Amino acid sequence: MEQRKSNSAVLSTPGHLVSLAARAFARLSEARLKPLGFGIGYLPVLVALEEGQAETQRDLARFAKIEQPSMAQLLARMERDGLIKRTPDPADGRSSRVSLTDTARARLPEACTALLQGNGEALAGFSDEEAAQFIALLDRLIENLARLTRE
Amino acid sequence: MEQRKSNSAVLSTPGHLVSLAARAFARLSEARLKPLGFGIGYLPVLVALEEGQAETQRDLARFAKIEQPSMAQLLARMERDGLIKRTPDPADGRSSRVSLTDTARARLPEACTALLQGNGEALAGFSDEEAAQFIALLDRLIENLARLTRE
DNA sequence: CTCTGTTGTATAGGGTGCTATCTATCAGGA
DNA sequence: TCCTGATAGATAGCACCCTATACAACAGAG
Repeated sequence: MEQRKSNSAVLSTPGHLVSLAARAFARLSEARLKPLGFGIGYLPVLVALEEGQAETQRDLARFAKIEQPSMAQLLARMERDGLIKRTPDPADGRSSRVSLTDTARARLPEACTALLQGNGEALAGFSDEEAAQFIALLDRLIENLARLTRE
Repeated sequence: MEQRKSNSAVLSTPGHLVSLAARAFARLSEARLKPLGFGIGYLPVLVALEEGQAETQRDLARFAKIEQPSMAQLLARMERDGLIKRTPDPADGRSSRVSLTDTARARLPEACTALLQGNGEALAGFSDEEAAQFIALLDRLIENLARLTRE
């Protein structure tokens, strides 16, 4: 009886709930971005490039908080979709500079708007305070998890 | 200037933060479950079977809130890993009954303990109230997202 | 009993992420 | 200059999730 309780309890943990929320969010966002030809994973890259926060694959990976091989694949998809281009770095034969195409730059604002709107709908019924606290708690959770990973 | 702000804002939304948290949680949980030979996706299936909440692939998919093809793949991995077995349903030639192996049953409690402990560490610094509110907000978010998906 | 619509699974193909490993280039010291 | 360790990317292989589609078994109408 007691064991039974502890088994099913794992499905009510923040870990599992966060995973459910992330999948649901991804589905919603993906549906809204599809008409623009963007995938949900593209956004951190688009933002980083648009704002000049990163230019190499390595820096983009750091910015987006994903591993380098994941970024390599992501950039391959984005290049295939005509959203970025790469130019060899004259100073370092191993590296290329990544930049946005005009198409990507043109569609980015609309994509951001769509995502912000989706977030607004997902937070329906949340007061401003609740939304703010939710974000604050998420930030603390992420920080804890980052610390646990470093150990 | 204003556009610049709205572009980077998408990376501070609940949607993106929840995704970061989910990935970090998954990494942590996966590391802790690996010694037991479990993947993070296995848990809902293990729990459902242990508690008799589902027995067919379709019901397992519903319980775990994933699509049927995802469940088919998941069950294939679990079968490969010796955690479940399938027996044809005598009453319905399309379907099989899924059940846990003794190995799976024996290791499940330890897996749950590991996950609960990981959750505890991830919530370090959270008061009981904060943890409870976080879960409550997550539940509401998930409910909103489910509603949006149905539409 | 046959025909048709429904339902349970399987398969194909893709997105997003990971670890492990390889290669090529770079940079600095012997 | 030459070796060596560090670094940038590429590649292989896997987990986990998705949509779209195909197929076979079922169930009910006629």
